[in-house]
Amino acid sequence: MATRTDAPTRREQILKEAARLFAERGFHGVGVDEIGAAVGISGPGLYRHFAGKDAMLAELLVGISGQLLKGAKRRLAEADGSSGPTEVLDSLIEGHIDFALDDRPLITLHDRELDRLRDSDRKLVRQLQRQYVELWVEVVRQVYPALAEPTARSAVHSVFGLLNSTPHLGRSGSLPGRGATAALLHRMARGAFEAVGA
Amino acid sequence: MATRTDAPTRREQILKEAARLFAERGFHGVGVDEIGAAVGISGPGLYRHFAGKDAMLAELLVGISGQLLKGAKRRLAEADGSSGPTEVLDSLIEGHIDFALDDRPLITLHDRELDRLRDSDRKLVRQLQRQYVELWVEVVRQVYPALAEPTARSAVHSVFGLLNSTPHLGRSGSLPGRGATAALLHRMARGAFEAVGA
DNA sequence: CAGGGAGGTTAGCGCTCGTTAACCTGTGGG
DNA sequence: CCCACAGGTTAACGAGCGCTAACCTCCCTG
Repeated sequence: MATRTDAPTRREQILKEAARLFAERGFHGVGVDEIGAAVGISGPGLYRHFAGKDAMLAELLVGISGQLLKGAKRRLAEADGSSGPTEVLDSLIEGHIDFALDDRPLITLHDRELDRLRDSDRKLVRQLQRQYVELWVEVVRQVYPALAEPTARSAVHSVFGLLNSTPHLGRSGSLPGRGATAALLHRMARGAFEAVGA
Repeated sequence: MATRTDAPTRREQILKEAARLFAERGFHGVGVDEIGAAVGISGPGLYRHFAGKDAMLAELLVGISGQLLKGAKRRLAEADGSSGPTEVLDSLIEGHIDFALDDRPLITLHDRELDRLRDSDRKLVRQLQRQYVELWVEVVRQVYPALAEPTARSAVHSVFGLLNSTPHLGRSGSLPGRGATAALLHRMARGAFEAVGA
């Protein structure tokens, strides 16, 4: 697994807190002083680690998109040959759910603050997102060959909406436990695809 | 139907444009001068119609929540007795889809800028939202009696995520037409519920 | 032991933005 | 005819915020 046990670097602390604050109150609703305070330093000290507030957002969004895509590609490669498209789709769903449950702030940012990026960064993020979507679309059409491509794409976007609803599912208190929530989302996603593909 | 054929009042113009701009660039990302320009007047002229920028957002969010709840109650009352719970659920889904397709900017605002409201307004909106959710939960549990209440509530929130994904479905260009999109969303929503309720 | 860079600090500049003040203009009723 | 008011205008103020400047202090290395 190569999980990292190192202490998180200052940069990572900052990114994590910035993600949380941006998700809670929006990019423009958070000041640099607040981000600094969240990691124990104050205001302009952040500029030793980032070129500016925009750079933090950019790194967050590019990171999310890249991580999602990378994970999906890995799952696709792992399952290649050894299992059918249905298992691959299940694996994609599982990966997306893990992400939605573990990194709720990032999921929130993902489709909320994209317009605040510089043109080049926004294009990069959009490209990564599109690749991710197209990868899903291919797998979905293997499982449900009757689906036309535009329909499959719309269905994929809608299922993302479903899976990304985790920030609205109670403030992580009233949930029936992480495993149960993951299973619920998984069944609903499969059911949604099934309803349009069969 | 009592559809209104009057010309929209200035207040309504402002609210509509403000909703669009807030949805596009966020509450803090839009200046009052921009909102004014969008309706042909400039900057501070808005203060003849609203107490402030916050008041516009408040009126928008309270309006959305109230309208959604009102529509749902009406549909519930109309179908009472004359049809089974399945038809009521279909009617609720249909109403929510109409709203998501016709007022995309408002749907976007609905779960994005709630924290910017004054405490009293935010509590009001939250209360309206909760009533709306509980109304759905009751109907869902009538259709699928096997569902425990917390599970049903999570499922409802997730379906809202699915239905509210319309802003991500192409910029209203590549869709296969409004009717087809509505039908797609409807089938997926029903499939998602079916997958956890049966 | 010198010194230099990494990583902080506080002070403050400059710009943006919400809001207010003061003023103007058409229009409809007494 | 007048005048009050609805609905605009521009000027300007004040607060907040991103960012820079200038400085300080460890710690690590030659």
